[in-house]
Amino acid sequence: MSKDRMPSQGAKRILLVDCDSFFVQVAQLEDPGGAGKHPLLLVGGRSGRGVITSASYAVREYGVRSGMPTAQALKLCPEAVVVPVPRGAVVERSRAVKAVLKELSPVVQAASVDEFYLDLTGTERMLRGEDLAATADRIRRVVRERTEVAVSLGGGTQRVVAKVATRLAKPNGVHVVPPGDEAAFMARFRLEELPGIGPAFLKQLAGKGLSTCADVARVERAWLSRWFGPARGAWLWERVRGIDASEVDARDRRKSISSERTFFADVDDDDELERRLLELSCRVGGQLRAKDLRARTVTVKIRDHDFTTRQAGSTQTAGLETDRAIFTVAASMLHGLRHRRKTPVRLLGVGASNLVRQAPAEQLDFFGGEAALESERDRTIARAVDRIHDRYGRDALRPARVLDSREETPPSDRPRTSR
DNA sequence: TCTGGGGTCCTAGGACCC
DNA sequence: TCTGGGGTCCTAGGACCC
Repeated sequence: MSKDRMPSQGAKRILLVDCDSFFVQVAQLEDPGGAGKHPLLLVGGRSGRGVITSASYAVREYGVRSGMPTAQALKLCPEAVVVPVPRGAVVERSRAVKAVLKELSPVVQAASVDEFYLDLTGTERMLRGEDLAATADRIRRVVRERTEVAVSLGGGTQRVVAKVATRLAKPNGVHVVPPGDEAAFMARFRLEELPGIGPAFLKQLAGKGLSTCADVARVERAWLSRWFGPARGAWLWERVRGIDASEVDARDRRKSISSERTFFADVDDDDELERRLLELSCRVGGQLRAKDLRARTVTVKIRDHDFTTRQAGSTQTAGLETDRAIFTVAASMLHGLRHRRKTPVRLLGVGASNLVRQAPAEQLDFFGGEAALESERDRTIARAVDRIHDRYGRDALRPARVLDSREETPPSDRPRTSR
């Protein structure tokens, strides 16, 4: 018996719902008289250093891709119009799409703001034998009617198959791979079309003379393991055959929250960096509190002017949620990074991970460990400030701490936290 | 034409504990 | 005094995705 064929008996029924050029669509839906009138539309690319977040299908004809610097995109398609990312509207529309999908499928997992996996396994009887392609097309129509958002659906017995099938469905269409056809279906794709294969792995594969899924399918598993390592080799062997054991998991568990900014011009001044760090810490803290989470680990990311990216993090015994505590840890990380290399900074970021729901280990403070970075009083104040921001806007109350301390202490006298 | 911002997952070395 | 192996956590970096 061959492992290449999956038994169709009891096979899963998975769909991937993918919103067509989502940011472009939302921009056009939100501004029908403006962005909506431009078929050659680009979204993103604020400031002189931006990249394209999303390009309309018409602009893609010119070779424009998302992630491309805006300047390059405009060179390829000078008539294109660039509009900013409609952040809030994107989140709203995404929620609306998800809400509709939840009515149509027992299991819905948001893979990103514009991608949702559905697991319809076990719905055959309820849907009276409607085949998966028909279900997919019905979902496409209902989502369009209820949210105005055009989506494409790929389907199959495995997540990776549904994902790759979506390519053939776009735009505004459906492509479902029948059970048993997975390996044959995958064989027609180039390796760069497989999710999980990026530029680095692609180069390695090319080094072995492999450029398509069919190429890889002809190589024995043992050789793939030898060339690319046991984990990567096994992964590749399975994927080119359309085998993917990962489940569609509806539980939404956020693992990290972060905020980063690329400066309009590089920043080399430590006080300026610290001020920007405080702003970022506040954004992260606000999101943590809004979700009732605390972060045990705070990370600072720096991208130097030459694009060297460095990171430093620190883990506490207790989770943090106040801007002040997050900033305190972040500032110490920033000083360490700047101490190691002091050169103009292009990007600064603050990350929170190791997220916990409730406060554990508060009592550890009694054992004479380090002084607590945040007290219950700090948290109460932070939440009160959040309420003021909610009611009167962000500008009603802003931190003055960095400016104050800068006036008190000249930069050269400032104590440095070393590593 | 220089390269956004939000994430996830993997690897590898070292510390520490049993 | 020297010698194990396994498990877990932390840290830094990198690949990748939308």
